[in-house]
Amino acid sequence: MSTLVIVESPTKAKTIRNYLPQGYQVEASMGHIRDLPQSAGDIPASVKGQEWAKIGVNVEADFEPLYIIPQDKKKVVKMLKEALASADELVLATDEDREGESISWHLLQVLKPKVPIKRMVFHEITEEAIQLAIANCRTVDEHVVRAQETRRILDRLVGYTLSPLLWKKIAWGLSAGRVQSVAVRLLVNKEQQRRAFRRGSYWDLKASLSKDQVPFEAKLVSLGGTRIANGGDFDEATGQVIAGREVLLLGEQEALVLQARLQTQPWTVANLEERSSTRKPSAPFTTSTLQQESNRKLRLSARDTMRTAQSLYEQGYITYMRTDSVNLSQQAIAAARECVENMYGASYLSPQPRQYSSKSKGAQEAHEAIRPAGSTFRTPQETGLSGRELKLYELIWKRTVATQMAEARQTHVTIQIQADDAGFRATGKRIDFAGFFRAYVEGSDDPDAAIEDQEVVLPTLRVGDTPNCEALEAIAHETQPPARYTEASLVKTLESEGIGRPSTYASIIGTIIDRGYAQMTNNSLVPTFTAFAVTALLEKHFPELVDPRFTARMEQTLDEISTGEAQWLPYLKKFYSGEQGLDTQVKQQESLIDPTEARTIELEGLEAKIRIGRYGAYIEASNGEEIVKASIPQDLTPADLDPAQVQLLLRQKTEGPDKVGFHPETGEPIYQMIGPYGPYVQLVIKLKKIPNPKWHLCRRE
DNA sequence: CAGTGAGCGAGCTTCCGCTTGACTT
Repeated sequence: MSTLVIVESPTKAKTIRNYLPQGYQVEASMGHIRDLPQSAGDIPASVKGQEWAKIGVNVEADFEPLYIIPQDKKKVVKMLKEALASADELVLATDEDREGESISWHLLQVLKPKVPIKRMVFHEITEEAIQLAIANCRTVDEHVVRAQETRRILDRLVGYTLSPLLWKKIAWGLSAGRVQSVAVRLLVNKEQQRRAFRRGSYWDLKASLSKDQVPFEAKLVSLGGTRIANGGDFDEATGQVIAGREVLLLGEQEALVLQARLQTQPWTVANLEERSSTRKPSAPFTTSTLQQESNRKLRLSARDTMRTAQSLYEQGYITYMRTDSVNLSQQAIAAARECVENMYGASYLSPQPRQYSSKSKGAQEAHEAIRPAGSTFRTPQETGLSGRELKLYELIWKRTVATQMAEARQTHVTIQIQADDAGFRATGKRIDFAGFFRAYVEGSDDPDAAIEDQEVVLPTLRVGDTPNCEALEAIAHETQPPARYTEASLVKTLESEGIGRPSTYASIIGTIIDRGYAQMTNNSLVPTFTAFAVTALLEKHFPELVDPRFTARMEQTLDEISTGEAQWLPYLKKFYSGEQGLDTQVKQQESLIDPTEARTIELEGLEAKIRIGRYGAYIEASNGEEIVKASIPQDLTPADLDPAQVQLLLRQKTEGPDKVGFHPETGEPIYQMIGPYGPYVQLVIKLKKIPNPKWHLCRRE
């Protein structure tokens, strides 16, 4: 009697093998074993000529999908067939989520087993959980399989009808999709906000005070009872104070006059306020939060984070790294609590074991949260790891241990200080009990917010006290445009909208960079001219598809299909073939969209037109009577293109190069040029005995 | 590499989500 058990991951297979009796053979499918054909080369000759074959879904025959076994999966399928040949029973133990259910179904379709079949599910890899799961098998859930198939087909329909439209209207090789196009749109919209942003400036005063030799700082907040304007009072679109705000805007002059006047005044404590609060530790890591923290704290990209986590997983240091669940097993909670007690003492334990519940949209929770593996956690020092692996393990270990630690208790102190008619405020923070702060403080994209976690000590003060003023400075401030997305903040936004899955967050960023939709500059994602053109087309002609809520609505229908409340075929028919369906839309828009217009980008604050050409973006401007075209260097993005930059590029095109200096020895002029690959310097050397001067090129970084 | 941006038309590009190695740089 022998049983073949199929799981998705080989590492999982190795572990489970130890928990099953003799006669059980455990093998891995390595994810999906069948898929729609990806490119023309994958389409079988039998259907190659058909119109629908290009998208791999027969849209005229009830959306019948054309499944093939990809080249890199043929070995796996062969191995599984051989293993099945000598088995008397097949157990499908793929993950318990939509994709996992589908993998089981595809395995049945491909392997065509003649032996009894069982579907086994588990969420923890412990001997107990595995034994329990094998004793409580079910069958493959066809409804869930249909939900996955619907998702797969819908994504194919969107991607493989919109992308060709972009090739025709904008540029070769572009792509659109339910997930990537929303991500690109987020980047573009943020950049548009930044372009439309108008800086506001204001001044205030900072007092350096002291009491009993303890220094502290206070900021001017009011004058004669009127609040002083700060950054939040400005309208981002105008750079002016929002109309109707009863605030006093200080300019440089007013600030300096006030500074001089207050310098000689006595300073008196007018009011004291204390407010205490508690903070709970963050939930244990999911893929998304791990990528965010690793990007913020370790400066690792999503891809590097996943590569490192995969290695830790394969070596048995952590649990599975692609998960949307914040659930910790009983075993994990016990291990974390033991760590807390050993390292920080019992007073740092949370009174009750703390369990988190998922709040992200569409979480499928087939796995545990990401945590140190095993029933006792190895401390980072005990692992013998080094480099990135050590740092990432340490991050995971600390975050997990912190979940079972006591809340932190802190007191915020606010002190009002009066100097003549000017009101100042000093704020302090006292940590009364560090609790989980001892192990872990969550990082932030905003450096100011990170500072907020520090303790700020104020001297002991009472109302009526008169601290000394050591210095009084007038300080200029400027409002800041909204920050660009980083990998961390993009992943966070996508996850909160339910867009993308743990296995895809890292590759979404890879895709939009590969397609030339964004560049990574100083850890920020900066959208390109192409991204602007593509987003403008999609927003104008396919607004529902680039609505961030599209995925959430789709997910709701998929959930209904999973439970049998909704039918998959009518949903797809309405989406694709209906009167307002995608197919009709694309065909209609195709005749309406003018390619030249689609390749032209409107940028806030720019008169010149930007066009996407075959070799990159270029400026097209009318200079009197003739039309001037000037290439935009590849590393320049819409973010860099202000009117001055446009003028520079156009002038260099029409008037020739700028002279930047002379060669120190020969005295020859050196020119600053801007080519499609960026700025470079050109030096003219006239050689004797050669009638025509030669152009010598030198590259400069 | 230091220019280009039209139009002709062959065949091609492309999606999202599940999982590792086998490749090259």
